[in-house]
Amino acid sequence: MENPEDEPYARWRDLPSWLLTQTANHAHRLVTDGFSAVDARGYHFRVLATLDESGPASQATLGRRSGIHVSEMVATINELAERELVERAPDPADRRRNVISLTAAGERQLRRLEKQLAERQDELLAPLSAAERERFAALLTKLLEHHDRRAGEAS
Amino acid sequence: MENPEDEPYARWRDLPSWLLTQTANHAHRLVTDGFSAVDARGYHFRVLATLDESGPASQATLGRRSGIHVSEMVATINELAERELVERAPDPADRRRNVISLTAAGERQLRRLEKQLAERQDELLAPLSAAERERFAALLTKLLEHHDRRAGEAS
DNA sequence: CCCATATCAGTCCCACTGAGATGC
DNA sequence: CGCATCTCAGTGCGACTGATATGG
Repeated sequence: MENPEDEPYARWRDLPSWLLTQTANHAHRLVTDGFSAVDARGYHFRVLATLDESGPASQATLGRRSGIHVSEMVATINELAERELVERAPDPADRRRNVISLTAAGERQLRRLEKQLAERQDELLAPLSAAERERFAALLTKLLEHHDRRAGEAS
Repeated sequence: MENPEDEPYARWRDLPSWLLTQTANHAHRLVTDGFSAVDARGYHFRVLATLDESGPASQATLGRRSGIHVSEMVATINELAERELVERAPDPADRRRNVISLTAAGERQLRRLEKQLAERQDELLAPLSAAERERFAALLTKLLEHHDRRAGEAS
């Protein structure tokens, strides 16, 4: 070893963007692990939840509602259909479209995913008090709304 | 359009993990854009800053100090060497090693990256007051330390 | 004709795994 | 011998770009 103290304090560890992205990595890992414990990933949850919330829809509409890029929807629906969690049927009224709908197994899977999600939120926020959690969510919401608005205007 | 109101309020948009990862995505995009404006990426900054801070080192040591996986270092150093921002020289004392050191051009590039970084932090935190920024950083630090510690123990 | 839909083939960043060659 | 170092190939997630075929 050239230097006894590897991994000292690097300058960038105080940057808000670093704190934010690193903490988000932990959060992402927690949630991803929770999902994969029931053989799923983030996009699965978002599609299933959207179907449960707004009912059957075409892949394009589903993409808009869930914020998933259309070209990602293809693979996601493939994976869900393969597991028989959704059904893909041609739309007789518009032959370009597939109508995607939730199956009973899909609803059960959604419950499992929601349970995982709830548990992982708690794990994520473990070191914070209830008041701190609220402040944290409020600050993030403020930032997110600001940047979502900016990104929306640009497009 | 099957439904006039696409993109309504999805359930998951209030989850701390969602707020956190989405906000982090914005932060990441801001910083990445800043870096790519000077033909760089995140790993470039981390390596250059580490070299500036702790001096020349082998790729393995550099990896430990900057938190970059050893196998990532190869490509990163290739890119930096190609731009003549670092120099890669065999270590006469240990022929397994390459000693990486910062060039004058590398130092100049580091200044540019730091400038970008500072600007982007400001853009990221724009909607927050100075007091809010401090609370935000404190909350993130608390969470990050908690989860870093947990991850460290596991390994 | 223009536009929407679905599909397929790629790219990029970051993080990581595994295997091999070389040298200590 | 076991271990460290460097390299290369490949995986995975999420986000995205571009091209193509088909239908409204």
